[in-house]
Amino acid sequence: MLRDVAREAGVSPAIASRVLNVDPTVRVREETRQRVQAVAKEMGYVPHSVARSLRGARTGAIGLVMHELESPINVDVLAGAQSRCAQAGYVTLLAEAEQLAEDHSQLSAFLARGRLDGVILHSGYGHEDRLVEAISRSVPAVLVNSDDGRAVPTVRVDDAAAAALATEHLLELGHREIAFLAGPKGSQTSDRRESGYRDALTRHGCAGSARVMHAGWSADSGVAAVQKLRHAATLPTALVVANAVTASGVLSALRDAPVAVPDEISVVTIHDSWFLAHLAVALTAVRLPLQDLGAAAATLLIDTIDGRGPVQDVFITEPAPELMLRNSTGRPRDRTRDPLIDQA
Amino acid sequence: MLRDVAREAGVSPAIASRVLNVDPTVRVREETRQRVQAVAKEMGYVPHSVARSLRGARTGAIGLVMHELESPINVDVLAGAQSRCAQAGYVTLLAEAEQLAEDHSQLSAFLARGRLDGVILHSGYGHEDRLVEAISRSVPAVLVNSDDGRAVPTVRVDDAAAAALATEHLLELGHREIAFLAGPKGSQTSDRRESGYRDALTRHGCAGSARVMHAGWSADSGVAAVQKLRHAATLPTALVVANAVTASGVLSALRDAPVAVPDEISVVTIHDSWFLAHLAVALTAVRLPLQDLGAAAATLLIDTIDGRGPVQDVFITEPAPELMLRNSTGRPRDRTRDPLIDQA
DNA sequence: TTGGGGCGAACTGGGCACGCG
DNA sequence: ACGCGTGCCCAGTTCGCCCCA
Repeated sequence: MLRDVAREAGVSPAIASRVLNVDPTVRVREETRQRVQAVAKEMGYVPHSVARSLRGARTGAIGLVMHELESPINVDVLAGAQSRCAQAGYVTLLAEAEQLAEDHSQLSAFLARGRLDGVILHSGYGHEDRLVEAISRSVPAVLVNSDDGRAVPTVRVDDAAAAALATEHLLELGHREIAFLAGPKGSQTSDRRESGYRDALTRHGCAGSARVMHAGWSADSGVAAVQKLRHAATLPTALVVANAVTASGVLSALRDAPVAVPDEISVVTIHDSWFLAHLAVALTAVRLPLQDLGAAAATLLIDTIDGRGPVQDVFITEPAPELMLRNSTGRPRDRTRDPLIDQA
Repeated sequence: MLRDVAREAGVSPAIASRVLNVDPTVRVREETRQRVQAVAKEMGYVPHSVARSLRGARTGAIGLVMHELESPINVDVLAGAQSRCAQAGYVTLLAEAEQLAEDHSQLSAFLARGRLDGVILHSGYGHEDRLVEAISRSVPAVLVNSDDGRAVPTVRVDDAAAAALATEHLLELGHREIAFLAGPKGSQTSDRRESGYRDALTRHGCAGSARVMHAGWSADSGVAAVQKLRHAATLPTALVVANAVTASGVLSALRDAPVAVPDEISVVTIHDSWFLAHLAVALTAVRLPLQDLGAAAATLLIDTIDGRGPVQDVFITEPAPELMLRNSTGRPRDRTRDPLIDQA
């Protein structure tokens, strides 16, 4: 402990503290400074984080509240946030949104006074109002990819642009019957992607052909969506799937149907990840900077904690959504009214 | 704070503290107890975790050091550990093994005195000797899936049995030329699986046909392994892949070759996850209880911290490895010397 | 008088061993 | 003996003060 270092170096704890923390206002002889530092090093002095944060207001810890870690998409956000926090000298506490919302004792352990300097909350649904409120009431918070309309700042990627890019890719290939497989109702992320899809259709004069179905975020719900789709009168020639995990299920359901991809139907999704290249058909996707999203949330939160910078929403447009072309999209087949086909 | 509650309730902080902590040795009038609790509730009193852990020795926090979170396999372990810790009333700090090993300031922030009651270290490689040492020197630790030969207790699943089960599945289908695609050299997990594979071959009198190749844990390294394999003189009729992510790459490389799965070559892997059903070919795998692994590590650590239970290695055999049959394995084709084929 | 160099003590929020009426 | 309060401790941080050249 500090006392030992101070005694060993022949100074008071006060001086030892200020020397070791490189307090610029302290004035000590160079010799004394050296001695204190040498002794501390020699004794392997490690400051006691708890004692330190009891006195000061800072704990050096940031809470990461995540949901659905099974999805590699969410893990990317987590990794980005974790890594940025660590680089900034903060440790990160991990919690699971559903558990926190259900189990009040977990929530209060997590939000116990003095535990955290701030919280990053990543939620795909819009259902965590109470959680957001409980958190933001006790500590500075930043929301990732969902805006609760309150005073909590939010960080987002350009979901609409990503969905528009995906849709335009299909339009350019000649598709005119493009359906959108959305996420669960109430998901703002999904809603934003849906409006990007609709906007792209509108810009190309196809607003009338918009067709939206809802699924969950899971692969199984993608399978189920395909079953439903096949019972419908006509299959669209292309599908924009709001989520890469859902799209995995879509692809294997189409394979099992069987419906040829991309010959009979093209599929494109939002978010890129390592597994897309290895699915039933290598899946074309729009890449969004998810690690950057997590990192930006961390940066915003840390700036807020340190009182730097204005606390306002961040909208990540750089790098822009990028189309990762693989094998799941192609020209529509036997729609002879499509001029692009005639040219081919 | 406690003082305010005490004042408001007309008692001393000591009494307030002991009432709120349900100290069984304290003697208070029922009326007083009620009053204190009512006031605390009304004032929304939340104990200050930092002050509390400064006095006591406990912090209520457990560190989770993970590596390669991109792999859903590792995320399963994380989820199991996180969830168990949370249920036991501990919060969890997340850190990344590589970063901790490289960046000394991150390590000391993480291991700062008073921050953690213990650490769960999950590492697939055997290269973190220094990390293990630094951690275990400053706080109780538990290793997941790797034994460093030191005094640090370890929790493992039955990798050998899983690999043996996978190999036997292939042997029973009639395969005699079964290769093993191992993980990186130095990985104890991979080594244990390799010996399970060899044991199974030996039991069936095929020890001579053992053939082992090394890859990384990534999907790309699975792709690369297939390239190498195809340049070899003869392709085996079946492949046991030590890791499901690697196997993803193997399957898509085989598709692109093309080499028909399972007609020309059967593939089976260790570890089950949601994406296996959606790969180039739905992948047969051996399921190991990974969430249980994480949870068991947490339980062992918490027992250690609380001074309960003997601190010794845990070997998880329940539930036993289970074969998840999908479409990537079948009988070997044109090996006419195999009697099973003749019967077919 | 001034200022370089350093020290003492209060304070952070609670826990707990005593002790008092 | 019941019911409860006083005061020190945890390990640092920091403000104000002091001493001496």
